[in-house]
Amino acid sequence: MSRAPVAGVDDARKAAGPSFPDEDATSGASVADPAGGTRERLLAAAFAITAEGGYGAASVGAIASRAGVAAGTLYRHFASKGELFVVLFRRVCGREVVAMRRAAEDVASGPERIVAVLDTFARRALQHPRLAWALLAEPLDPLVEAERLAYRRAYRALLSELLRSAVDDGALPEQDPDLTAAALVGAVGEALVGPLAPGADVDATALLPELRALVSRAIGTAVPR
Amino acid sequence: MSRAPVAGVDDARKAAGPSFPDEDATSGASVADPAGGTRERLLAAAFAITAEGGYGAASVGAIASRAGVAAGTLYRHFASKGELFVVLFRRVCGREVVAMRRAAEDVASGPERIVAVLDTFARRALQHPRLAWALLAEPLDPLVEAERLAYRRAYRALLSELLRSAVDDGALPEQDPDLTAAALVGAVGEALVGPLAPGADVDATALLPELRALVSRAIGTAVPR
Amino acid sequence: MSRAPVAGVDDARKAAGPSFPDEDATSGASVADPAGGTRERLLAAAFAITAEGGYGAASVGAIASRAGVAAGTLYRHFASKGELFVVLFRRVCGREVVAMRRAAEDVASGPERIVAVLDTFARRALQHPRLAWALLAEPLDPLVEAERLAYRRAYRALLSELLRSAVDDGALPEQDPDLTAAALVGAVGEALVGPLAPGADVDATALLPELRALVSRAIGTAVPR
Amino acid sequence: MSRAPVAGVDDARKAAGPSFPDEDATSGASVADPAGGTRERLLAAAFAITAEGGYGAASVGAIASRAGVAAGTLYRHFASKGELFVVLFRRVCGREVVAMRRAAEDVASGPERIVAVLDTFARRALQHPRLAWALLAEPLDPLVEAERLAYRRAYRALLSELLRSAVDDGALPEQDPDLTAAALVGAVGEALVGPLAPGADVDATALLPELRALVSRAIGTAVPR
DNA sequence: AATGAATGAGTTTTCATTCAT
DNA sequence: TATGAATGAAAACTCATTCAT
Repeated sequence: MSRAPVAGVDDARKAAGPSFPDEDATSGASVADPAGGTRERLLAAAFAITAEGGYGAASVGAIASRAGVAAGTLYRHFASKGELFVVLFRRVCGREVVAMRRAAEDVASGPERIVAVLDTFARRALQHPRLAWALLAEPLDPLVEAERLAYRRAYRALLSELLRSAVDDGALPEQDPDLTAAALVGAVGEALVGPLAPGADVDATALLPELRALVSRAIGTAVPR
Repeated sequence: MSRAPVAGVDDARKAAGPSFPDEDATSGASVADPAGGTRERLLAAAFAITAEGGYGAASVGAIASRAGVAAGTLYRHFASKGELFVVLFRRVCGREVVAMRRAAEDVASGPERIVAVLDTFARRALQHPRLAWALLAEPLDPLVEAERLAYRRAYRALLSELLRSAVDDGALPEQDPDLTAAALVGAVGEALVGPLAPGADVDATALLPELRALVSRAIGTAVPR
Repeated sequence: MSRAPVAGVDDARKAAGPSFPDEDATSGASVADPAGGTRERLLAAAFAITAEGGYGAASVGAIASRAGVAAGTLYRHFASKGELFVVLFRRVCGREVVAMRRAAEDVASGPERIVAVLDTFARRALQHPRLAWALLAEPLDPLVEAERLAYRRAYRALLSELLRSAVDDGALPEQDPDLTAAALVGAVGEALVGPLAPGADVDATALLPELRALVSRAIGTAVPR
Repeated sequence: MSRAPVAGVDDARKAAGPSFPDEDATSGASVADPAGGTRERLLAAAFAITAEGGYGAASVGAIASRAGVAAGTLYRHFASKGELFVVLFRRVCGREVVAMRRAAEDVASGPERIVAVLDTFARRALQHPRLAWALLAEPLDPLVEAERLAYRRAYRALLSELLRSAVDDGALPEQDPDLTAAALVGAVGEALVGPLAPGADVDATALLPELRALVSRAIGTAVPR
């Protein structure tokens, strides 16, 4: 029983792998860290392998080979495998939180804000289901686990804050905002990542409106009958 | 980079470990597979270790040693480590589904049935949080992953069926029962045993009423205002 | 620049290597640890390689290969490479101390006792010069270093005690017994097995009487003129 | 199993490190090799790191970084890491021999000369204990090992010559000067910088008079009684 | 049916050395 | 002369699986 399914790593797209989401023109690629530099290629390779096969598939050898360098080269750019993933996590999760926060700002009222935030979370998770799973749930290096916890807390804090103010405004019924926030993250993750993980034969995008409605109900938006 | 904390496996209760939940007299132990037989002891050992330290702690050596046999003996009873966990998963998850189904039968009306089912799910998960996490989320052998998928489908099917009939009765608003079912399992799992769940210092049982209210709202039970 | 000279390990005597010194009939080989058992073969291989090329040549791979087993097998018998060397050190050094103590018992008066003890030390070191060097000086795993320190202390304590009582009896002039003891171990080691020692071409045994005379003078045995 | 503690190499004095002992105006720095040249800075860096953390801490990267150049630059000035240490050894040991020879010249009679020489050896070793250990005992590259041997021979030759003439003058009893010389170097080294030497907490300088007395006795200077 | 020693491919990490710029 | 990123072979250690007894 092989612990990690490494199959399909080497024969997969050797060239690039999925490019980073949101790697737009305004990205922070500095001169010291050019977009095509080895460090970036290592991060991109780790991202691609994790997105395809999860953390378990992302051995140092696989990452380096995908990046087109020798294994030892990774250690010129990161102190350890864990450090690489901390950087990767921070970057990817940071982008998620920013996107969610932006979604909140685009909407006026309280309850709809929460729906918009979770809708954003869901849409983005759907784009990289295996990665979303790795970010949300897969057990990792302790070093990375700490980073994950920080970002889950950020997710929850964002939602929790929005929920609390909506409750204070009387727009939502009394509830424990932390619990609701955690549950909603879990609900969206399960609803999307779960069914998608094995066979992506379902068009999960069609589920988004349904999911919005569910979130609406769960937070207690007044629903007529 | 250590994959998983294996602490406390060998020095823990050598004799028994936590007995299987619901290991009642009407168990399916056949004559060929007596309750005290080696095969059962292996399953019980794997269960106990997983419940304590997760899948990562459940090495063949640890399981065999806890069962009081040699490592090689495991292969007399299971084709591989993965096979053992398939059997274990099937058994444990089957019990969960049965318990949830029973909970449904004890309640008359539609919406409350769903709440009762998820309440049962939540209560049982709280009794073995590490195990619940392993069953729900921890990445496993591909062999076992398939089994897990089957049981996620079973959870979802049970809830989905109840949701559908309540919707048909007009007791709940129109919705995609599969989506709601999956989301609710995710919500409860995340809120109780996920990384966002409160630590061991908080009494998670206190969250159950809040969680029931959340479920009520999410399925669309008429909410006052 | 290769850190460790591994050359000549594999092509050397594959069969046995130098048998343990003093592996006599009354050895403590237990039933659980038969003389031909893998554990003993690993210890013998480690001994042989260290005696030939020092600790630096004694990689896990080289030891296992010399013992005729796979590298992983070493870890069935020792928790780590360091543990193996702790066992080896304890065994080898223990024998040295015993031999020196016996030599002391065979002689009556104080000053001659010290000469006899160091003579024994010297004779035995000459039998395995490279090993003696490894035991006395070569930097090691911290685990093993502690063990070495313990035995150097034992050497010194034995000598120091003999010196002190001889000084108290008035047989030797006033001196710091600890300093003299350490210096004598260093003197004998250097003269016989250190980098200043004559090469293999010279018969070092011929030096023993000279060395005895030197020790005699150093401790202050009355020497006429 | 970590071979050597490398702690505190990078954060230590980046600028200079301990300047070479005896780096006096009459140094042999040629025009082709100016004192502030890269080659000299590399030697100084290697010296400083070895004096602080031993040979094990002196990686090519650490040396180059301390010298303020890139790792590759080392290979412009030395064929290999080993070559650098050969040069370093030759220089440092040469200085030691010179210092010992000078000490001999300052004293008239035979026996006292030997005591003075070893006293010098001991004093200088105490000033850089870690370096002394590296020079005297630590296992090195075979290339460097040969150099060390040469200088240990030089130590011995110097002492041996003095011993021989004192014996010929009748100032000391008959003995094998080479053996005595080697043994004395070993005795002083062990007593001061070996594993049996007192830790840094003890003032080893206090041992010098005792050590002089021991050396006196060992060479056979007329002893009272 | 059971043993448990042995396997061997796998993991992460280090570091002297090279070479295109 | 100098750079410093890249190399690649080495290290110690893990663990699911096999097989002679």
